[in-house]
Amino acid sequence: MKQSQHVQKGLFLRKQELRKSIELLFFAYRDFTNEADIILSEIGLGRAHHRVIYFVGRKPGMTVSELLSILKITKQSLSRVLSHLVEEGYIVQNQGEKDKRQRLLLLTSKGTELENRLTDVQCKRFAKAYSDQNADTVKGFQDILARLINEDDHPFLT
Amino acid sequence: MKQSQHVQKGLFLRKQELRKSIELLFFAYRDFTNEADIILSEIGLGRAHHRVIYFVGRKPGMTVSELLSILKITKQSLSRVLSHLVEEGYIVQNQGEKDKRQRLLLLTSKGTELENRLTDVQCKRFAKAYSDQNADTVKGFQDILARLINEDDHPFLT
DNA sequence: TATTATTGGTCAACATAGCTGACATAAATT
DNA sequence: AATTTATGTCAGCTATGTTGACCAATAATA
Repeated sequence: MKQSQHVQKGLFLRKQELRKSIELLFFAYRDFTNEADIILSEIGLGRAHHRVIYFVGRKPGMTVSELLSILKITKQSLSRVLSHLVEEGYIVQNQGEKDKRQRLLLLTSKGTELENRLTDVQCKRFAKAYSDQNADTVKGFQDILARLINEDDHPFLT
Repeated sequence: MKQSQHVQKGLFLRKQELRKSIELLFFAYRDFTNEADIILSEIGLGRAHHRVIYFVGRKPGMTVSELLSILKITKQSLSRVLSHLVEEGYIVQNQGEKDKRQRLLLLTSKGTELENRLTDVQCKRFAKAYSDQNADTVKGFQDILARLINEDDHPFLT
């Protein structure tokens, strides 16, 4: 076997490995989100509502523009979802004290309850995937995920 | 500090860790898919078209029902996307030899070219995320992703 | 052979969740 | 006083998922 063929084979194997990663991420994300999607659909909500509830739950009192820059969607898209969540009593909007233009977003008890329920099923899936893995492996997993993310998005992760 | 508070704190930290994982996966998936989405939008295609092209490229000659069971969408949804790809010359459908009902799916050279381009950018992102990580860490990463996936979907991963 | 099941497709209608563009209001900043 | 910022709204478009009904060709089976 010629040297060039060795190299070729090496590249092929690597490519196979990388394609496998693409597929794993596709299936993992789909199945990961599916459980929550089912719960949401039962109460007439979708994944877009989930994202809002999740991030507001993570940082109560966050502003609309903050949420927009995390979700990276247009305000028109967010508006539809957010209005619905307010109408249905999952979220309240309080006027900002320092800057009265701001509408600070907060979960109601109904919103918190839903957020807990959804976060729980997703946490459980991760807990199951992490079980029997040592701390370094989990750390390595999170590192690699973090390195798949654009630099610009890292601020939201702390 | 009471014993119950120790436990409480332990659970809290664990929950924080799991929430971080949820967020990492959300951002990683979004940024990972975004690059390909941009290329696709320039030629009037979407993520749904990408999935079809990717999986047909992975297994040339696959049947429609096989693709349906991988993508887990309805045949009506697939039909729209697939018809478009055939019309635009990315994919051809050959009648099965053994079972003449089957339409075996194949990429044309135009389809292969696009598939390569899209897979390349995604492979590069993984290659970058994997760089400076040892083989065990990468293996651990893939293991955990695999464990996030439903058992039923594992057959497609081999 | 006659019946049933499978593979694949089509038409129609609908929902969700993204998008653009234009415009409005209140509050903060210069 | 003029401008910028934070937020919201109306209208319409697009992509991609859904359901339900129905059809044709072919394969498998009673």
